[in-house]
Amino acid sequence: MEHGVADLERDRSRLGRSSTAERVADILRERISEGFFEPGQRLSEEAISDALGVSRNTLREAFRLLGHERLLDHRLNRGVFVRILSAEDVADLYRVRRVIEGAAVRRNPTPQALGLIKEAVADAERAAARDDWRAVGTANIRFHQALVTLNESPRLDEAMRQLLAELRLVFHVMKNPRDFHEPFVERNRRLLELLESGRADEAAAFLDGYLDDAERLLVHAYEPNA
Amino acid sequence: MEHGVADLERDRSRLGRSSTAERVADILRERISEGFFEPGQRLSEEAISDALGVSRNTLREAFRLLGHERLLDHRLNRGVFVRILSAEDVADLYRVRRVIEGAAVRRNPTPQALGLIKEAVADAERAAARDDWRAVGTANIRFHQALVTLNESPRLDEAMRQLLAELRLVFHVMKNPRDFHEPFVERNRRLLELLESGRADEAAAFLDGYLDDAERLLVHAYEPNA
DNA sequence: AACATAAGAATCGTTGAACAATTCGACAAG
DNA sequence: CTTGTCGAATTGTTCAACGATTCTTATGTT
Repeated sequence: MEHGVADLERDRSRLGRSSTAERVADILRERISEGFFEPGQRLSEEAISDALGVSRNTLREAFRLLGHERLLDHRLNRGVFVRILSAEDVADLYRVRRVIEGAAVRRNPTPQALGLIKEAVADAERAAARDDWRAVGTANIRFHQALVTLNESPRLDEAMRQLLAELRLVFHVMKNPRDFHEPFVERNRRLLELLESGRADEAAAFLDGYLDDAERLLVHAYEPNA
Repeated sequence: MEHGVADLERDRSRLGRSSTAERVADILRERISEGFFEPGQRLSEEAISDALGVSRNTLREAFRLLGHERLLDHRLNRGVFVRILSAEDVADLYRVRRVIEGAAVRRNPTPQALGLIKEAVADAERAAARDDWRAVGTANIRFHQALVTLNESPRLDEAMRQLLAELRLVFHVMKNPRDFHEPFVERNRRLLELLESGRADEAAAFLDGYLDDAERLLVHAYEPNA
């Protein structure tokens, strides 16, 4: 009666997290990242605190949290709005990705991280095979999140998590997710191979081209609408 | 009557910045980073809200902000504490520095960034000449902050700012700031020269050694106390 | 004496109401 | 068409209250 216990430790992080404000933040974060709240939309304190059955004070604490994650834009005396990313924001996000992911692929890959990456690649391929491009998208995010774990830095993992959440604000502009995700399924596989064979420099160069293309595709689909 | 207006836009950022909660956060952030509040110390909601003349709710909003910056540790139902960095935290912070600063020195330096770096180096040298090691410390921080601007990424600048604020939590354990800062005044100058002459790879290698030594020194002074 | 336990104090978490401050739109005046 | 003014709506902040949780201290048992 001891081997099942170790697994529980992974859930321990969920225990500490219980204040109402944090749970409210979780709900809102999810709603934002799934596009339920659209960028630019104002989130009324009264309406939402009412709908969720929490006080305005508690809701405001949640707003602060999300503001710090850059998902909400807090304008004094005017309220909070779902963040609208500018083209410069997207460019900056990709600049950061080049730095963080670039450093990751240059490191000696640990078996653990490679495992995560491999899983994500396989998931994306399976999802692509059944034409589920939404699932390809989430698998792709998992892929890049896994890449970053190569750095073995909790803070970089966290930074990447936030960065991807921010990027999700603009992913919704893609009307046709297939065009955006399809080319990268194969490239993920290729990048994985480069990592496995220890060709770090090639992997880094490959990743740079990868990110350039991804950014271009994203900005192209994004600019016209803004 | 149109050319004077454009210049005003730069000051627009100053307008949004003011809410009691944010100003309170500014005050507390400063107090923490100057060591007035010691790591591990509990910050009582009642005492502080009383002392600053703000309500508990407003203070709690400020606490959330600082918690997100990792300066405060928020434990449910127990209050907020000034963060205590573990040795692993320090190691992780330096891991992130290697990634962010390493990427910075590999880039083609802009004259603007070089100017900031040069200033910081000169300030450190002047302060060292007059034995003001506290000033050397702040100039050194400015040096590394300036390094990061080479990335030309607002988000990386912000990440660095937070990272350095976090590191300041442990800088205070240095009883003799001279031992810690003195060796790096010269190395800052050397790194600047490498950047100016465009020898990016050498600069990167030099920086790695630099950070290794700095981390070692810091951990050495830190570990025994913990 | 050591240790478990239970009552009590202190503090946090959250709420709801209240009022001041600010924004924004509409409408009037120049 | 710009500028001033009024008022409704919303946010910013405070305050008082109460339940929930943690910490402290006193109590009683082995």
